[in-house]
Amino acid sequence: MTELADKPLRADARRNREKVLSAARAVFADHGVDAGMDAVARRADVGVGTVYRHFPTKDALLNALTDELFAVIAAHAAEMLELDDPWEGFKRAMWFSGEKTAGDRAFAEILGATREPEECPAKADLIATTDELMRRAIEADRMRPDAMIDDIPLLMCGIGSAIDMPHSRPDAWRRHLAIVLDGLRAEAASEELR
Amino acid sequence: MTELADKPLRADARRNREKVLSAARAVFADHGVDAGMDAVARRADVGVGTVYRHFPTKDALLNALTDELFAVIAAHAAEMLELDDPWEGFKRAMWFSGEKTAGDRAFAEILGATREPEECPAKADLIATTDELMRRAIEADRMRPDAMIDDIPLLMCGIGSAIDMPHSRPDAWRRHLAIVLDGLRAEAASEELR
Amino acid sequence: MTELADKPLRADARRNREKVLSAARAVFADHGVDAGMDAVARRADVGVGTVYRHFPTKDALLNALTDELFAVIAAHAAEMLELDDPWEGFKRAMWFSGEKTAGDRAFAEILGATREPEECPAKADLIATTDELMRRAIEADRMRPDAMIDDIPLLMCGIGSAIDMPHSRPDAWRRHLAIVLDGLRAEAASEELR
Amino acid sequence: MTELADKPLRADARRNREKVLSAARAVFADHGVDAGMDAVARRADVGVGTVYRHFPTKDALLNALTDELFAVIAAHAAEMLELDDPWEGFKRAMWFSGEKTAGDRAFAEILGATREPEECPAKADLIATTDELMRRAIEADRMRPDAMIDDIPLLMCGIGSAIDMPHSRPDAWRRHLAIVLDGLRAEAASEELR
DNA sequence: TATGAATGAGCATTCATTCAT
DNA sequence: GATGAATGAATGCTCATTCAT
Repeated sequence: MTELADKPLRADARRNREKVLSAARAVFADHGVDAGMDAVARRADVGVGTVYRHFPTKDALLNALTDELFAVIAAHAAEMLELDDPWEGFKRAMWFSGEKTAGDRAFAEILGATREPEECPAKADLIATTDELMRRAIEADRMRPDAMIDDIPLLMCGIGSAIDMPHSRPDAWRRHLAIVLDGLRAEAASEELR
Repeated sequence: MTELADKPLRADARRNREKVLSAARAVFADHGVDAGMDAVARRADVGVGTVYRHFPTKDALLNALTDELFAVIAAHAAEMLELDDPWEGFKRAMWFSGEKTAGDRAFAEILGATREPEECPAKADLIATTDELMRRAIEADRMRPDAMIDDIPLLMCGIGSAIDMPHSRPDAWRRHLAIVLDGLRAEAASEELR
Repeated sequence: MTELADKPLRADARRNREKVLSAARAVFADHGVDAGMDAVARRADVGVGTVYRHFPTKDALLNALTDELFAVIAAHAAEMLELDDPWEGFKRAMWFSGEKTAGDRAFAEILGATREPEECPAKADLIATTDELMRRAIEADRMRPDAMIDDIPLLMCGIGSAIDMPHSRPDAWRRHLAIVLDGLRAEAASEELR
Repeated sequence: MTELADKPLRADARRNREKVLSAARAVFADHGVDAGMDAVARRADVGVGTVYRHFPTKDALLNALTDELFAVIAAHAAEMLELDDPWEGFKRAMWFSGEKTAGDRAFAEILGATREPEECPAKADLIATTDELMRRAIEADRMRPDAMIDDIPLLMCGIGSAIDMPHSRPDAWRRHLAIVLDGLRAEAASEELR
């Protein structure tokens, strides 16, 4: 009950939680969100029950996984906020984000799915940070003024989809990102909405 | 024996085939490819057996659905080949394609999935036509010379993903396409791959 | 109603009935009783409806098929009744029966199934004739006196089963019949029931 | 780690496995191999999932069932190898085998089906043992020299078929076996193959 | 009357989740 | 707490039979 009393137990539990998370990351990254909970448990060398002790539903596990990645990306994006050149900061944030997304099938599949902010706090962070990066870049006349935070998820979805297209080149997502970034430059804006 | 001779029997069947196709389109567009065949049948007001009579497997139904849309898009793209301005032709083809993709969740989900060309003949057509449109636009110095046909599916995936993001604006995909098109212009190329 | 009034129509119908029967014979003989009615119809180059017009259920078709074979065998057995040597007559009836059974998977599968005599009139005939052949052979002291008509179906089942055992020799059923016939001779009886 | 360590968990599972096996035995014995897995589960008072946990496919369940019976028969046959009188040993093995076969419809149906030896190890055993019993009986001039192991399955099939013939006497299979055994004696051989 | 499209119960199998040990 | 066995609704698909044309 006291903080001290259950610390020892938590040490074990925390280790298990990590084992589950990293197994889940591997399994879902490889096989997509349709992979089964049993596969996760097996990979974690743990019973399914243990998986469920830490994450009440598959969705919760997926959320945790996703948010973890969001957290990494958000942290990097926050660092980019320190750069003097806001456009450079935005670009680097995008390249980093792409790198993470492209290697994780489940993350790519989930990216777009709407989840409540309280389930994905890091996602909210990332959105806020990216928004700020964009605002600054626009202010500095480096990004087209009509660019919006909503444009980013679509870009990321394209990047994530590259995983499912085995016939296309491995650098497909890099080409895509380069094109979008060029399209986001201040001087690029010319296409009118239809 | 004549064309007319076997129409009578098929009149009903054809109507049912259409019913199935349009129910499938609705169901899969709404709920994605994981929707069940029973749901399709129910929506078509038809027994499951009927669905299976027209399409031997779920995959075949999905293929038919997809290819149908590919065919529409490919036909439009072929018309765009007639235009004098190759860049304009390419752009219009993309806008049309986006319009079709944005409303169909299943189509968006399937877009990337590799399927044998013989199962999706229209897809092959579309690829060939789009390739030609791009080749001409590049030749006319209107499109960046490093653009490739492989870039298009990623773009389309982003557009399709807009369906799964109910909180974002309805014109999200339009903004995305505009950005990508601007990024594809001849004068836009400046981002280097990392 | 009169014989003459519906003969013309029956000519067509009878031809169709024959087509169905022979298709069914081929299909069931090849693939066993689990073959589908559609397969029969396709082989007969006829719609399923036509099959059902002539035979109200799959079971009825199977009955007809079986009974037809029973009729052939029964006719032959009846001829054997003419022979002077009753044991020889019985033996020949069995060899003939084996020959027919061994080539027809469905017949073999069905042989044992109890069917109402009115559904299989020829079976009743065959039983009666075989019974008589056995009675005479016993009376002539050529067959063991405790032999019964009930022993025959079990023998036939063994013969029919040879079809499903691809690894065994093609003459397996012949060896089996020879053994049983030797076991049925008057002088063979020595094994007591347990 | 030790044998005892994992017994506790398995106590329940093993009981369930037995429940499933015996339910399956009952259901398949009664209704043949076409009985459904749901029926097995219902009879075992267990969810279908449990049946599948223990046996990955219906085929595996059938194999287990069959092989279990083969094992019992094979064990008995091995004992018969100890007898001084090889013919008596063979006979007893057959009577035992008949007793087991006659009560199990599924076993009878499956008997002939070719299965990979690794799926049915006991079947291979039984074949080897029976072969040896026959070899010895022939060597001792008690069995006809042309008898082969391949003759046995046909005999067993006949015995198994007795289940499907409710109108015939309950001792039908016993009569059949007696006849075949008499036909297998050394002094019986006289029928020539046709 | 012949046709073959339509029907829908039924089957083997999977998998997120619960719970006895 | 951890385990993994148990659960059962759901899924894709088949096939005997019916019925509109």
